[in-house]
Amino acid sequence: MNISDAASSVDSARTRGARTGRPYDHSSDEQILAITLDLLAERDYERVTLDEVALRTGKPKSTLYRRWATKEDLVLAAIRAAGRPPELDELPDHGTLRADLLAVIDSSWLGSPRRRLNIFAGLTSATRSSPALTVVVRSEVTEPYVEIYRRLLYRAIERGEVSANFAASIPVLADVIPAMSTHRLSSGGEHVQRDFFVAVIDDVVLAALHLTVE
Amino acid sequence: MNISDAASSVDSARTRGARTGRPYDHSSDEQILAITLDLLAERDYERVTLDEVALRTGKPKSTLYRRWATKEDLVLAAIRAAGRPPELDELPDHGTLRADLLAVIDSSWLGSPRRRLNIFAGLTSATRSSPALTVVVRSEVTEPYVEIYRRLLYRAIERGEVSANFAASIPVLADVIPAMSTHRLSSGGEHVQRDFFVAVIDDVVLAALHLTVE
DNA sequence: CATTTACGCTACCGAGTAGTATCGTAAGTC
DNA sequence: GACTTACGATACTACTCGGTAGCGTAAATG
Repeated sequence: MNISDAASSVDSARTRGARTGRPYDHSSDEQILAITLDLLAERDYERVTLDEVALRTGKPKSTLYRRWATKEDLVLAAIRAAGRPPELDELPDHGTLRADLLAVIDSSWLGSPRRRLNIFAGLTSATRSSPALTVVVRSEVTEPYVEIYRRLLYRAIERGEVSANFAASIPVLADVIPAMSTHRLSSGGEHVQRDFFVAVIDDVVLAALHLTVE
Repeated sequence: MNISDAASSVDSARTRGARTGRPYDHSSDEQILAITLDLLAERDYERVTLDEVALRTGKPKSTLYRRWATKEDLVLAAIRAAGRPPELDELPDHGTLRADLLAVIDSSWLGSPRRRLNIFAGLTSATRSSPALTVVVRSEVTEPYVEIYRRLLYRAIERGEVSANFAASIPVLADVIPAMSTHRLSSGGEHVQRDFFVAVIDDVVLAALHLTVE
């Protein structure tokens, strides 16, 4: 199986266009994928077991394997079902970079800031296990998310809030918030609170752009 | 076994003060610990197997278990044997914060910058596996390392290079370099080169302190 | 009601890996 | 040389976990 269809379901009569027989139960798919994502928010990819998914969903493993060929497929599907991060178009211009950044942090993509962070942590651990997953996570989760920050930073330059002299630093600065928060989570174990994000924004990102918060 | 003696060797006649019999072969200890650390630089804690350590050292597993009661103990001992990060006293004052920071990055603690980074990555993954390891890694590896950055930053304020207005940001800024580099490594997969560290220092840390590199 | 397809259940397989047991042997001490 | 202790080699146990097999049943169609 190649990467492009890695999240597709197992071949079955349903995908072959049959019309009779017991119908495929799509509603339980959502539940399974949601619980898979829950688990991924709790632990590493490697510690997410199908036995546990089966237990929590109340579905037997055989049902899971009828829909997704491998654990990798299931997790991939769960990620995709969670939706992509918001696009720039959907991000209102709050007038200040600080407000823009906070809006991204406070967004409910992947549930909540904390859940999002936990999922990120669970996924980055998969980097060393599954090459296919690594690629997909990068292209569909990490990269689009960092892209938001990058574009918000450029937008701040465009509207004259930030000096264009800093344009070259933006690719690095766009990584600061994700890097600092995952690092805090994984090396600290402490809960990452909102004031931590605020400190990173004010004392690192905005300070590096020579913006001072009043 | 509690945490404080978690890295001690297995109880044996040697530790009971016996005087006869074949002597304990300390020299092979070093080799085993070094190879364990090598493995930890290559993969997660969980993927470091004692079978692999046995294979690479040429020692049977039984020998390993005669010296360290568990895998956790072995890894702990390997970390401790690697030595602690340099103390501030040992860090010469290069006159500029930039030079000081680069000196830390270029230091050979844990072998080389790249190896150090890989070991960090291998260890942080253990955070979710072993609570005891988490505590030790934090207190003996992560925290002393970040402490270096913290003190270099304060030193820059003391000698007047950096405005004292930034004192409050230093705890956050001290995390920037470790956070950015481990994030780069784990989420990217690309090799982290020296110019990346330079970019982080110049465009993030020094910029946030309103220092510009000539 | 016959047919078709998916589901629920349970038992199982196979690989990987932490940790154990045993037994003969090497390297010391008295 | 007797005794003591560690080492080398190998086999084994116990457990986890991804994935499979088989069988009876539920839910749809015609």
